[in-house]
Amino acid sequence: MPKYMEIYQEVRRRIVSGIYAPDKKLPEGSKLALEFACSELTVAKALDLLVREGLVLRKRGLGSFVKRLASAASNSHLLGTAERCAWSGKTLETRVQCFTAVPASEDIARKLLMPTGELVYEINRVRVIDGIPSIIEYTWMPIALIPQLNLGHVRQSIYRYITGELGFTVHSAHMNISGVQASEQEIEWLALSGPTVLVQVDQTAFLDNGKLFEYSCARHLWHTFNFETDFVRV
Amino acid sequence: MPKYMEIYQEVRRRIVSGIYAPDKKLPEGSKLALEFACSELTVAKALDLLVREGLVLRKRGLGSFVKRLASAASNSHLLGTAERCAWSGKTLETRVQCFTAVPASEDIARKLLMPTGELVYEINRVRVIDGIPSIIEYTWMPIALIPQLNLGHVRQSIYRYITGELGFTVHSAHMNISGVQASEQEIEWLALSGPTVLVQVDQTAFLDNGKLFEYSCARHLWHTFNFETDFVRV
DNA sequence: AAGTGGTCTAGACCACACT
DNA sequence: GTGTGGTCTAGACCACTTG
Repeated sequence: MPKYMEIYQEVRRRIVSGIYAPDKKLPEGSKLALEFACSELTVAKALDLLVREGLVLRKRGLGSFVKRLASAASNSHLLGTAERCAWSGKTLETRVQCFTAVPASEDIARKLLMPTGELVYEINRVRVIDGIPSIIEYTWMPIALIPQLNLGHVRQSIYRYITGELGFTVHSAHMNISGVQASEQEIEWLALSGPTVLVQVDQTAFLDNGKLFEYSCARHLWHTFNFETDFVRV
Repeated sequence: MPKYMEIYQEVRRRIVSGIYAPDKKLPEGSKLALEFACSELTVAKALDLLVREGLVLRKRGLGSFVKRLASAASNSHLLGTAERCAWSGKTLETRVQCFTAVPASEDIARKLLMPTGELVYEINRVRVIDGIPSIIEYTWMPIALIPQLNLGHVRQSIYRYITGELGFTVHSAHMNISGVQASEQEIEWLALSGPTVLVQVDQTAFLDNGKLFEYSCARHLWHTFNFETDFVRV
């Protein structure tokens, strides 16, 4: 692990544990460089991570300050539903409605930046969180990129298979949040009493090898949906 | 403007203009350093911005590659509604329903990290976009931080007043997206035909001096709401 | 004037992917 | 082995804030 990452984690630990309190000044770059036996630039690189996370503010001529205590798990948006549930202590049950391999339609091929007609997994799942059917996930992934996916993985966590057994890392995701009217099928799957609106999270995701490996469309119950994030000017 | 920012903008321009095409390799760090007459570290800093924006992928041992052409305006989430409309060529009309100064309630004070009872602006506005009442915005800001705000500013753009006339910069924002049921009042203001769900964007925003200057709650029509963003592992 | 962060350099060494 | 990006250093200079 790079040194700047260790410094980042240690300073972050001190912030969340209250050693560095909100609105208080952090030690100067030179002090931290001395403590961690590194150059000031390495310290700056570590603190920049905290700035981007929304925890720290650096003011030229003044010093570095703790902005606030809590922070959204800043990379939680690159996790799958199963990991997010585990992380927040929620129970998850998955109902697989569809798990097949089909030639990519023109629409799906365009989303996945791949040739039309190549095989993709088509997966539809209902996610039951804390006993409530909360999310319907439609997922498409090129078979060529994710070999040997089976029903067991789909029932549990596809992300866990990809990051664990295949050894990949999810590098990035592009997402789009909007509102949609629930279809008849979705009303049934979510056991809704009638027509309603769902919150749709449309997403394409990339592996660290640069391949676009997933297009997914997740439709959430509006009253359990929550999406938290930070934006920091760079 | 720092050199790495110029390099960032120039390389970005070349990507969006197609000079560097998707999936193609960018010139190596050493080549770019030579072209821009700077050190490789400065080039790396520039390319890191593009990586974080989701436009570029750097692979150790291989090179840097263009990931995709288009990108969400990556900092558009730090703009106000008026700027976003202007940027995307939409017309905006604003109906100010409330513009007063009141002592901060316990709830608002907690959101704004300020003492209860200090004066805050309380502003309710309906935003009519392309002729459709689309957003209801409830905004609270400490008077002490944003002096001399008047009805003209509120009718146009508060952000424009803050960044233009006051000379501040919006440094960061923390936001939370969820679904809510529209109130009677909101049904009337948005001219809805009946009860429906709205998409709520809850936000606290910071100035570059580190002050929390705004808590706002924007409720959007679900069928016009759209929120686009990228997440990149750091 | 003194202290702080921001930028930049030149060079070193390492990790990784290809040949 | 060669070439690529990733990390790190020591030091320089600048911009900004406060005294």
